[in-house]
Amino acid sequence: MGKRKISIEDIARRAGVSHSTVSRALRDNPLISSQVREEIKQIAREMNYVPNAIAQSLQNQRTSTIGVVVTSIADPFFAEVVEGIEQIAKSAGLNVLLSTSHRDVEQEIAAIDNFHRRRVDGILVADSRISKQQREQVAQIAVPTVVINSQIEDQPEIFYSVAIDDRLGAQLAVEHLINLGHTAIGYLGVGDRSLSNQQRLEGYRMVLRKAGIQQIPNWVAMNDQDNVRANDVTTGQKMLPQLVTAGVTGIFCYNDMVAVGALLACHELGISVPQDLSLVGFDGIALGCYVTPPLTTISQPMLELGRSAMQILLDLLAEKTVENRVLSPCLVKRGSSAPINN
Amino acid sequence: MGKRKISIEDIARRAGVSHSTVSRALRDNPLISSQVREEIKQIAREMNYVPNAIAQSLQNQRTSTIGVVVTSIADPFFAEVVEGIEQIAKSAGLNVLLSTSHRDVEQEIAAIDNFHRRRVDGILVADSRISKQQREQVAQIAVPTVVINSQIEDQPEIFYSVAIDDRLGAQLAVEHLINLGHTAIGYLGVGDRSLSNQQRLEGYRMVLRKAGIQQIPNWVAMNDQDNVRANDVTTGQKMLPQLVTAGVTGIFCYNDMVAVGALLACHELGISVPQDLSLVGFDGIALGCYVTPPLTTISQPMLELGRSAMQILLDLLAEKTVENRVLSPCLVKRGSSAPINN
DNA sequence: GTGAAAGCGCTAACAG
DNA sequence: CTGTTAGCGCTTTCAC
Repeated sequence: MGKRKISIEDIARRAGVSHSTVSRALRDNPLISSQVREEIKQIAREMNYVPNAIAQSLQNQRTSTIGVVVTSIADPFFAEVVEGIEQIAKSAGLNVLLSTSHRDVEQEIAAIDNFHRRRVDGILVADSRISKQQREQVAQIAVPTVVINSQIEDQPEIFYSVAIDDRLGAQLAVEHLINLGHTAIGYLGVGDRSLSNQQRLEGYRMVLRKAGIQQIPNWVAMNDQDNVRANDVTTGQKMLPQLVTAGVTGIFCYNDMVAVGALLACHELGISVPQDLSLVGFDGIALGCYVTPPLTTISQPMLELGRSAMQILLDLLAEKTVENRVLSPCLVKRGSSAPINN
Repeated sequence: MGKRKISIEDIARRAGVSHSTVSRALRDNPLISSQVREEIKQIAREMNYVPNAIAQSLQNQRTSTIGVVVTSIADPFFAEVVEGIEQIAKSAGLNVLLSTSHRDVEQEIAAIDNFHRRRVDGILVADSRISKQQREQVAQIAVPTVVINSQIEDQPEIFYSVAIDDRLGAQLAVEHLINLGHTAIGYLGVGDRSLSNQQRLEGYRMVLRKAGIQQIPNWVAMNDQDNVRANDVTTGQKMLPQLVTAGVTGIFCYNDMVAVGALLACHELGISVPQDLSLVGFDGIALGCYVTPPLTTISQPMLELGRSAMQILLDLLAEKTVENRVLSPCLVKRGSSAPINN
């Protein structure tokens, strides 16, 4: 059980050839006679040779590794996105280096810088919060980078991107509630200044305006003390009462976790969903099917989001021209929304 | 935006020193006068130098990377474990390379072999299914490896490990049901031959035996057609009816997802939980708090499982002596279990 | 077909 | 204190 692994030189010595011949043989270079090629491969096997990918990377200037930054792995949404990324990466022979940002730009930048030092072939970042100026802080001549659901306005100008259409999602949600006869419709958002939150709110406002429904400030609740984002379930739970007090009969929630929190609050307050109140979530995480009643939601193709981003990255690595993608969410009707109860 | 990144040689040329001086300066080697050290660092900054970790790794024989294999990232249990791993790894300056095995030994071995080629400093594998013989297939002189919740009997002999005490968990669950007055207690398991499933079943049997409760074969349901493991929620949903038919008043479920499936089936069949039937899960995933009624469960310290494993790996890397760990689960009483209804 | 030699970018032993 | 010289393990011209 010696410490140092064996190298092609060790094999070369044993086979009585030069190390370059071994290198060629192992990589099926046609210049080598099949005779010696097989012989060398056999010896390599006997010696339990394990090629050193680090040395290969240094020489080839490719690591066959991509870096992925997400806010948290434990978040079911990102877990699903990463699953999609990994599927495509694996089938392309690429490995995934994973980092978390916890919604903090500094940590996000640190992760990316680290990936640069490690010479990853490409980078994927979800929920990126890097602004134009910060873009320069980040090492120039960056490797191909694709952002997923960018959280900064002008980011598509500086990075390739794939994103969900938040306004469309909001529109589907609110129109669904309107179709059910609701007119007192609230928005239950989160406390950070993320783009998703803003755009879902805008979508909500736009639909109400178009439908000629009056907008009441109290119908929008956003736990924005400290401008920091707490646990989403807790947010939903805490903010629900004020919306109920304000008299809404339907609520569009920022995401499924917030909706679940709202649902829990309803259970505690004895509010029946959907009889007394209709709830619509966003994301389409599995969890939504398991609560009572199951959650009507705007479903994002999470796996597809990861897959698409990874595919764009692959195209970029193959030097193809690529286009940013905007994926459409869709309404999934379940038990938490129903016609208004007159 | 040239292609090749700048190296210490470029800096050396510009600073009029040798590349080794640059190397030393950048790494705060005390031999270098603080005068030139600052000067070199300044130049490096101006030139946007990004050290090449690949070259460093080749030289240092350390990659500062660990490989992690899980069955699936989208599984909330492993997502949490990986979160724990990443926390400790990050604070120790290590990066995480992530792979999935999908509960398949071949894929697990492939992932580990790949990690060996990439010369990771250590490996963590969750739910490992590698047997003693296969251990030899895997490249010898392996890097330090720690398994989390091993799924093969004699694995602790070949790998370091941290695991949950499945028998104890089962014991807590079944004793809880007995304390509530239940005597017709079922076990709802999964269809693969994993150790966890077997040990939870054994724990269940042991407690019943000790309590002098008669054991009815029909009280144990395990979706083992094809010996393959389907979606856990579906398993719970499908298998519940037979246990109910068999007359149980309490069920210990393999894990929370199975329990959630059982709960959904109860909703459909009009069985009230916990009035008609008590349900106990296993794992303690967040989801358990959100269903109606919230799930009584045997909670595993998932984050801690990841953290511990990573800590053991760090100790191994520091050449300390380490000991395998067995963590204890604990009972979390919630709404899905109640005294038997006479 | 195969070998010799250079070099990927860095660290470290050895001289001065 | 700093420069010279070897490698780390591999791929890849360029000769033969």
